[in-house]
Amino acid sequence: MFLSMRSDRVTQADRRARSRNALLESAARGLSRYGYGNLVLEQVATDAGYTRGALYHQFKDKQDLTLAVLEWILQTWTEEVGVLVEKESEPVAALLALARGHAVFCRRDIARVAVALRLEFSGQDHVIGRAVEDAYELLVKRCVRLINAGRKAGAIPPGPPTRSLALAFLGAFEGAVIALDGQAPHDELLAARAAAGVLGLDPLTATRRP
Amino acid sequence: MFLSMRSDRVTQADRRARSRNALLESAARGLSRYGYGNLVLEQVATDAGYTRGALYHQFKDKQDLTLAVLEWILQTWTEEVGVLVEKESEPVAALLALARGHAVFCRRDIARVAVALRLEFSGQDHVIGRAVEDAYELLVKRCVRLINAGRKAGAIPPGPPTRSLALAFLGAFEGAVIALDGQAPHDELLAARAAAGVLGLDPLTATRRP
DNA sequence: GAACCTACATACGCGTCTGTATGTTTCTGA
DNA sequence: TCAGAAACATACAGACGCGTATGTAGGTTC
Repeated sequence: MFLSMRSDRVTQADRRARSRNALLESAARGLSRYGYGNLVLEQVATDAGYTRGALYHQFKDKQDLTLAVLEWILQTWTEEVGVLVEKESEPVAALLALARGHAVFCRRDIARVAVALRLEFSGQDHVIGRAVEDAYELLVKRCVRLINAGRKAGAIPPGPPTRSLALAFLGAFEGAVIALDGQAPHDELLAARAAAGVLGLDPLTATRRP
Repeated sequence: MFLSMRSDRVTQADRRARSRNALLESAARGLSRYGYGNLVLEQVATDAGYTRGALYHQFKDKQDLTLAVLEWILQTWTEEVGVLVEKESEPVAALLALARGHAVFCRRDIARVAVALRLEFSGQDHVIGRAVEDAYELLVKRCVRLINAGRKAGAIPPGPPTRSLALAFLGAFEGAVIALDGQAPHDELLAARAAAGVLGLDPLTATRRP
């Protein structure tokens, strides 16, 4: 019993979780850089310090691995960015917090996974494409609600349909963040400015921190 | 002589040009939808009404075809969007014309070729990646000059480094345009708003047409 | 410590896609 | 009108990457 607790002897569950995490992280990097089609599982495994055997022991196939990466990323996004949005009571403040938080979140090298997958599978009837679209749709709906609330409160001027506005809102700051590629600290400010601009708000006053 | 001019008998040069165009267009659609890695030449040829034999007769290989598509798109972009920018004398007006023009340009299904290739090859030492980056760099430089001019004239407020601003500027309206996916007429307005926001201009006054 | 289970490695079959080599049709020019 | 060239189709070879089958080392349970 004591022997089995020695630090160099790890439990099976720990061992499994450790390699799973390493594989997920490696796969996320790979997906972010090369996309799904160009992702080579041999490379993913090697980068994580394993072989393809370990990968296929933990994941059913390439698709299963990708879905796991997606789920993993969405969860961390919710934990890190979602909570920032929740904290804000004003709709406009929440939307700008979303843009800022996303910029900070994307400073890691896994930033482009969602965008890459969405571009690669958009308009196709594919499991992965649907998974990304579904997650994205939730985000769009959330923005639609916030924008509607902001308009009702008079904080956001009338204009294009709410859904179009939400799509452009997300696309704009996402595009800015990817283009800046983690250039702190400007990424945060410029993402917020892009977001404010789409919403029809004066970017300089909207992004002035209290 | 007369017989050779009959409408159902086309000259070899015409024939060549016609099939080349068909192949280029088909390849552009494919690249836009699936990216380089997932592009299947058999599909490209079939969509254009040919076989891979015709394709390999006109283009050296997949890479050559892709570079030709890129060149073709850049040229039409210059003809359709570039001229709009040239016409404006004020830097800010030129930048907003760029955003608007790009939105209109991207209503076609070849919109995402450049973005897809840039995402797929960014950070890699690949001929295609360099070609896209080089073209993009020219555009960035152009924006840098316009932004500098705008700042000198007092039309654009000071802030982040010009290059960062230019990158975010391009990324923001490009992202918005892709997200809207050709939803006329909102794409044009919202692209301009995103662009104005990044530059620090009030989007409502900046996008008010004269 | 013996039997069992789990984590991981190695080896191979198979399909897919690219590029080339060779055959067939269509046009051109003397 | 016919020989040659260009456009295009078909057939084949090689590479690559996925998934699976099988072997081995390390951990767990009794």
